[in-house]
Amino acid sequence: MADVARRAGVSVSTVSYALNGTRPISAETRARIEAAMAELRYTPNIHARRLRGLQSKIIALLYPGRGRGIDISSLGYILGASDHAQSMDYHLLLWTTEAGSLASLRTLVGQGLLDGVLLMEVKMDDPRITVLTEAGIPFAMIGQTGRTIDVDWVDTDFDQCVHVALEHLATLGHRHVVFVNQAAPILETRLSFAIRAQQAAQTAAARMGLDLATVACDSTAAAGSSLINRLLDQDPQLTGVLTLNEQAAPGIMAGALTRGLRVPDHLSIVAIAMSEQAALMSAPAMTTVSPDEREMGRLGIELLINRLEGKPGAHTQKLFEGTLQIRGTSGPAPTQIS
Amino acid sequence: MADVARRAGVSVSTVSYALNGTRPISAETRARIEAAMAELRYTPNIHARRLRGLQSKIIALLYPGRGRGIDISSLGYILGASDHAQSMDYHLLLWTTEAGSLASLRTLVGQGLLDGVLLMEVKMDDPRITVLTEAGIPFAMIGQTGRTIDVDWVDTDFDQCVHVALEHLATLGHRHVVFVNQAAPILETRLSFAIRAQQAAQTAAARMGLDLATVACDSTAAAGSSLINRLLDQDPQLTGVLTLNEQAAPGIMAGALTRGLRVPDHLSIVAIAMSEQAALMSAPAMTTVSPDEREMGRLGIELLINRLEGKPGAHTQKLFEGTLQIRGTSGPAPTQIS
DNA sequence: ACGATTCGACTAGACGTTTCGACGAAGCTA
DNA sequence: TAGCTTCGTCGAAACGTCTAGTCGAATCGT
Repeated sequence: MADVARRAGVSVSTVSYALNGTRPISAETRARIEAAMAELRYTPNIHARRLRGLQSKIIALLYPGRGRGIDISSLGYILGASDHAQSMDYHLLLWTTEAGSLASLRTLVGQGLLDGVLLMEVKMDDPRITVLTEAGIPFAMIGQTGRTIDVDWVDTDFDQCVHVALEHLATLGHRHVVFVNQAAPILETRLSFAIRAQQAAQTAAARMGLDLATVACDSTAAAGSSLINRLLDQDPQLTGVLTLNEQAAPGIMAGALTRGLRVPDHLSIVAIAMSEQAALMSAPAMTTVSPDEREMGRLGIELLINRLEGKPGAHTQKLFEGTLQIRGTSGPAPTQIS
Repeated sequence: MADVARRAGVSVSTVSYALNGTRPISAETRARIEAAMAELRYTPNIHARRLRGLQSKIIALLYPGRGRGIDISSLGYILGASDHAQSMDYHLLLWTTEAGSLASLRTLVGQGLLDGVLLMEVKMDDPRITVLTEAGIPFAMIGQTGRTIDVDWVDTDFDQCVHVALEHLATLGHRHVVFVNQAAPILETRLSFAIRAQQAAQTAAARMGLDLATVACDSTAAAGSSLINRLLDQDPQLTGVLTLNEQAAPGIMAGALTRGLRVPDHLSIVAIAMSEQAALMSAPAMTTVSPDEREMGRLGIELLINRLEGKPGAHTQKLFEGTLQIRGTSGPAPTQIS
């Protein structure tokens, strides 16, 4: 910056004012400064900026979801968030450390590196929130906690998604349906979306008079396959599956197949919150009820940035409805059990 | 830091020395300082550190591969890189801006924010390398350029992968095989791995005396489906598919199915560099020849960090071999065309 | 017992920005 | 023309850390 100032024949402070428009600068001086900046390929140093108390333009995305393997739908959030952050001139730090290590989170925010934080994989009672609040760092969430707190968040409308999915199955004549959730250890951590979806499923099923069992399942195709075999042994009348488990879903289909059951002739499968890309990887393609993950990630960043830039107003909370995509895994319930 | 010093009854410099071990500190003083740091929950400020000329411990991961949609195998690199960076106490910045915008890359590295850069989606002649070299910032690559340059990189051994895959098909009796590559616009950008794999396929096929056509395909299931129909119209003797296109692969399978062809009875499909997770999403699961993406990402970061921390020695280059996973999409070539 | 050595701690810049206070030169009012 | 703004610019302090240069006190050899 000193070089630029020298070259333009002004002081460093003038360059700074020209850069930020903090004080008026004559057009002629400004032109000289800009020319000098271009010639020297000058870029302001972020560290010095932030050291002086300004924004670092760095946001951390907390994505601890490694226990579950990789969800393609999570990737949708990540890329949506990343794209929007970039277009708003923010940097996105991808932080994949496990949610449990609060000490390292405290270190991260204590470093003063970040302007704000976007949380993913929110738990019903998420201790990270305490850490962030104590540190006084702004944050927003993709997902919500159990108690409604005054924070910006976006979340999938599980009540609506589950309702639409079950209604689709009910309309097709299915009466015995199972809800295949995430793995048991995951549920024990009270991962918000899994708990929420399960509650929604039970409520909706009761209202519709469906016979709905709920069951946990590891996030692998193998687990899905053995699970569906066990379930069909238990309840031969089972004709419908509702699942929140992106990775077990193909296994469920494969498991039915090995039993001689065809999808969707004998067994219908509907996935909620499964990304389109994952849905199209199976044959037949999966019927889903899913929100737009990219858009959710985008809005999460937008809400956070609004907060960072001091836009006034109350905290924003938005539920995203899912749209029913009828693909190849759902069909009329068989009239006779084969 | 001043607070810590005051509380421990020493000067700030002494705290700094204790923190970095730059100069000897008496055990007793050190204990007092550490106690004070713990009580005050002190974390050093990264910006001030870097401003003084030290490392910021921030690495950018350049992942511009958005044109192709999302590859699950790319996600493997990203998570492998992220995990290792975190375990080495580095921050990972996810940079998804398109590869073409060199100006914004120049700005990124000019900000002085980064210690180093890890490149993904390397092109045969990648202009980003010039930018990074000019900026004098250390970098490593996942993938290699056309000309061998003196840089740290990790890459898939496409010669080996393609060889193993084609040999598998040849052993099963397939003679007419098609290589389904990435989309044409992608090939035009001379994306390194696509070019490299195609060359490898042609060489290996010639050596084995296989009839191998090569064809580009958009990264969607629909494109894969219509493509395989067209190909089978053209060459009814076609019985084997080798593909580098993770997203088109399920479409190829579905397309064959709609023609009344069963996989693998009538048509065999082998995917290279497809992630295990993607392979398990289709039914039957996909036969693949793939390297360990997580490990590649991990090593990419390791090489970069070695460079950053001034470990001497020549640049390291490592090719990762793929292992053949025979799953459900490859089988003996039909003796009679049905 | 005295000078040399070592050990432990301190003082004072420096890194690259932003911003407060000041100041000269105009332009205005009366 | 004297006094007031307004405009454009400058000098200097501050942000939090690291480190070169010092310096007193303790230890050691002779």
